[in-house]
Amino acid sequence: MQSRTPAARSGRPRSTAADTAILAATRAALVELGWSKLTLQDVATRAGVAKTTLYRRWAGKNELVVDAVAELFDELRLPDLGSLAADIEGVVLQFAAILARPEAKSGLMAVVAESTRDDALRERIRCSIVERQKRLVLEGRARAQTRGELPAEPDPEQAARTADLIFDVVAGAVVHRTLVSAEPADGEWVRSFTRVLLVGLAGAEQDS
Amino acid sequence: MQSRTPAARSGRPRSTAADTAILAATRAALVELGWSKLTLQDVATRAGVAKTTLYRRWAGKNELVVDAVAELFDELRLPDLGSLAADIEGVVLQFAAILARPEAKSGLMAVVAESTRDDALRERIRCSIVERQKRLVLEGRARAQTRGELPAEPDPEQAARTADLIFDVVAGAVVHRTLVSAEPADGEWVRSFTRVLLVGLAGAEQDS
DNA sequence: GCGTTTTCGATACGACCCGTAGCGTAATGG
DNA sequence: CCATTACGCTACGGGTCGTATCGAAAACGC
Repeated sequence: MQSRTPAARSGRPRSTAADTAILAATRAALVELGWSKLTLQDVATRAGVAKTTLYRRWAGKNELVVDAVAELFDELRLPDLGSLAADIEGVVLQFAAILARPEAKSGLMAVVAESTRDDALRERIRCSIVERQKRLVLEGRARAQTRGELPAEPDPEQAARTADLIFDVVAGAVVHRTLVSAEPADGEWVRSFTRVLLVGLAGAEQDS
Repeated sequence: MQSRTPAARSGRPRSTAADTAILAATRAALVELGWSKLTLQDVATRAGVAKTTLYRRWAGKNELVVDAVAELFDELRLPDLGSLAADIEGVVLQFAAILARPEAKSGLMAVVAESTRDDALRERIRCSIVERQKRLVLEGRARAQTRGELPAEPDPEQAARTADLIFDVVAGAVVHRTLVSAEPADGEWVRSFTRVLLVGLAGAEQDS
């Protein structure tokens, strides 16, 4: 019952170099071709592997692109700039910079669209992309509470709800600005947005 | 030079019944099959028309789905519930109800994803879907100003920027909540969101 | 009525991609 | 050395795409 690392079997191990080459080739293909014209045959040729190698590791185009795009969000860090406002602006600017890249634009929205009819895909996106972003919200709030910028929340359930709300507002606004309005989420926009968000949160907490 | 209604030519006119049947069939196919498995042949069969008739009116799957989804947003109205907060809550709830429908979920995000590499498609989405939503923001602000709930903005450029910001925040948050977090934007969520938004706007306006 | 013009339905077609199967070879562990 | 697994390569049936072609149908001007 050694369920952990079931790759402890014998035989030829899978090439980790192929994995990274395939994911990099997927992002390159997303940049040049976009989601709809991306074919697995093309990705395999770019990565220098056979098409069958792709199907051995991913169920299809959806799962492959999720993993390829997820790596883009690995570089997301919560900066420590001294104040909650500056921290939020910093992380939002990072998020906007990633979303401005063409491989993220064409890939992310497409797999989200597919996930509306594929629960397993939605769960994959949630674990490898969304949850990683959401943790930044929790970290930022914890840091602001130690700084004394935010009061400690007594009700954990209410705290979770507001964290979800903040996350949807922040991520949704940046995505909508970048992809739908098709205008850059630059420093000026981020400053205006952060101000509205912080004032709203501070004011909405006290009443009710 | 009768550029208006160039359909003043002779010959057999296009069947308007076919148009409505095709768009309805597209939405039905979106519900049953989703975006990726939707084929134009299937839509044509459902609508009782030939596939060539589809290609005579739409360039492809993208444009067809944009038009089919755009009709869903025609029912969007700005209610007059007496206060700015209630009006916002009302229109956000309508918006959330449309986004909760499966044909909107699978169709809208997919065409937005495609629009990242197709400027003409993005413009089509902007005109037939986005601009119609954005007008509600402007109407709501104008009504709130006549009520005295919001001050008249002296700088028109600044007013346009804040309107864009509000629109991205509202639409983005609802879309993210519905499609990414996959949780309903119900009355409780809308109330919390509206409170944060209104407090943030009122507070952020006075300073700077 | 009659010819012109345009649309419509039906069918067929080449091109492309999908996902899988088969096979021989290569690389590990026991 | 042998079992086991991964890999590259090729080939295949099935499906969709977008277009072309044809005859029939429906409107218009005369």
